[in-house]
Amino acid sequence: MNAGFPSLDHDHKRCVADAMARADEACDARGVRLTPLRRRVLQALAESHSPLGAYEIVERLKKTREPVPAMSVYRALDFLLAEGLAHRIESQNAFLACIHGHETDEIVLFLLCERCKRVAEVTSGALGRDLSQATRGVGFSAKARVLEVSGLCNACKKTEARVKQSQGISR
Amino acid sequence: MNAGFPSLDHDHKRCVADAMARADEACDARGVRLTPLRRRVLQALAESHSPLGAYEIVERLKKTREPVPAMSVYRALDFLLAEGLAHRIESQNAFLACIHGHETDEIVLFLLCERCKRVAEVTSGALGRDLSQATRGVGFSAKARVLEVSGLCNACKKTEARVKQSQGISR
DNA sequence: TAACGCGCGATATGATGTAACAAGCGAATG
DNA sequence: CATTCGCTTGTTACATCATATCGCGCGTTA
Ligand SMILES: [Zn+2]
Ligand SMILES: [Zn+2]
Ligand SMILES: [Zn+2]
Ligand SMILES: [Zn+2]
Repeated sequence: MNAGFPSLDHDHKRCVADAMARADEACDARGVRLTPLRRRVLQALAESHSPLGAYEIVERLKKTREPVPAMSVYRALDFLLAEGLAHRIESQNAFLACIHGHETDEIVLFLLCERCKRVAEVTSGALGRDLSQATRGVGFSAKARVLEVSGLCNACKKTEARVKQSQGISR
Repeated sequence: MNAGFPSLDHDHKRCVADAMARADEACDARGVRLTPLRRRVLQALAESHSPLGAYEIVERLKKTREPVPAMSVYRALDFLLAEGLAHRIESQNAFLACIHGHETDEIVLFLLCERCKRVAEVTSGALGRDLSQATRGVGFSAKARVLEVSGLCNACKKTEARVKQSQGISR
């Protein structure tokens, strides 16, 4: 098992800069081009730490000197997904910058907090083994996996508890 | 572990009739109304054995004496999802009749064949335990789970292999 | 009967995603 | 240098998926 939610007080500027640097490197190594446009889309995602809809990205980039049409955002996203620099969160029709970079065929589980909207990417060997076993059990060859769990992160759980309690008192 | 793909030669008329009967019972038991409209939507899903988009359902019902507007199909789907009579396949923005009926909180994994479009609903205790462990490991409280794996079913895998081989011969 | 909840019709609108074709632009080729 | 080629981007239009809102009909309840 591995990874959790981004801590609430981390150095986010640094976090974004690092992610962009890793993306530059990765693209360089693979001989693909992280063009300015693609870079801006990835940066918008990285700055958010929450899944963003394609049109949310459009909105954010609209506030910069150079707006980007929706079509171009989708194309950039296609590229980022293909290169593993971003993930698609199917249950939200939204996209997320990938912070770590995963091994190929590594199985990733997304934990989606409904309250604070943060995301944890969890990788678990045991989970992967069970998945393989469950699929192979019926002779199925897996290609793509969508593993998403929504709920409440630890921090938000505590907050909700506090809110509930104070409501109880005021009643 | 449990369940697989519907066999290619099963008595589908019977399969649909049974599913509808179970749905009638379930609604009756819970005191909710499986109205004619809801029933027709469920039946359209059950007849397909593959996920259908909402507007595909609209199209199929358009061919009957009494077409159903999209809005009503969505409302029926909301009901069917709430009652656990249908599932939403997030990675396809589509819907699927539930054949078995699951225990509450049972964890269901969908295997989606990219070629024949059939779906297997797999439940696995081990998978559930690992999921719980992975989520609890970071203090996360899970509410909804989306577990979807797309790939090739056993039958389609064999077909593809045959196609590949015959291509190899003709070259 | 009157009030109410609920299912449904009807229309409009919003959100998400693609198709198709033209134009820019840099690298390779001659 | 001029040409050609492939990839990226701009532009417009369209397709698909989903929700908002208002009002009517109908059975239940007070
Ligand atoms: Zn950060
Ligand atoms: Zn949270
Ligand atoms: Zn069947
Ligand atoms: Zn198949």
